[in-house]
Amino acid sequence: MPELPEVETVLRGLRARVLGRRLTEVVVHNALVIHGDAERFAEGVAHRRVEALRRKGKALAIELGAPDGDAAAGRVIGAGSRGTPGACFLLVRLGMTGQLVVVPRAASLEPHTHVRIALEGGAEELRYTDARRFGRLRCCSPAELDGIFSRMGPDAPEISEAEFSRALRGRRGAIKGWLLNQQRLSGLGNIYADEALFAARIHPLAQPGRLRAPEARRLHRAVQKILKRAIELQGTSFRDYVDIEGRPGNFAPRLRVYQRSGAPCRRCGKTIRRLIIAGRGSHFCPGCQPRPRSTAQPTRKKTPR
DNA sequence: GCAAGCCTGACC
DNA sequence: GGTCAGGCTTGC
Repeated sequence: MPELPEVETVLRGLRARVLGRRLTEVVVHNALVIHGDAERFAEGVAHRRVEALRRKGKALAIELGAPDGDAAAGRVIGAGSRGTPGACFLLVRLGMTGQLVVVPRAASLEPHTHVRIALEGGAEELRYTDARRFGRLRCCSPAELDGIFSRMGPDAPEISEAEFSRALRGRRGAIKGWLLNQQRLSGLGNIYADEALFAARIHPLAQPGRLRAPEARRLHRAVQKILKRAIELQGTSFRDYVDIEGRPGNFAPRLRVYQRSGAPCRRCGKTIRRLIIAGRGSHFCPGCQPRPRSTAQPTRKKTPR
């Protein structure tokens, strides 16, 4: 599952392989993975050079320069309501099973290949594949990108301890849900949320607003440490994730609780348990992460109408 | 049946 | 406004 470390790994791969190159032909095989109109997307992205790469949380933005003169003239840019041909961004959200890979254009098409973008030089292309099609590609203006990024919470590796503690204040519900909420903190998904809570020895049902200062500090440190280590190891490949060269990540052997329910805790030997919190399987060690006196309220039952 | 990111909408 | 369930989706 691509979370922040996996997206950062993809970004670094793109920086090495795609930065500075022009995108030429764009082919959308499945419009479902395109946010908005697929034709506009293809026209908007084609014939532009990759100028920079940015990331916030799990969102990856490929900055594209103004389109080439010839191509722009041929495509009636600026006609009608179309925006002026300035810089734009190719925004990528990988969802659960989205992958960006750079391969020779002649390489056989893997199943679920939804978008192909040829790279200048003719020999290679960037491909977007996504079995579950939860991911989305989008062409957006700088203003739109600013809007999208500003609605997301601070990037998890960047947030200071003070800011982190302040953000927890007054929050109800379960800390697990809080960690997964991208409007509060961006970058954590189910894997690293569970791992960070284990490392900080905090029960996933603990209430954010009731964490004591040392607990908040431990959690902040755990989040930073785990993300940093996972980036160094190029992410976790639980099932699908690969980087742009098709290589899996190396963090999986370091997982302490995620998908280990029923197995003994590597720290204390107690059996790892699993609960559903915020709709997600949540793995924790009852020995290392004792249930606090006051936890989040159990989910209220929906009353039938 | 379960996995999970993200969006929408319901509920308080 | 905050919080959370539901739905999307395919492979194991």
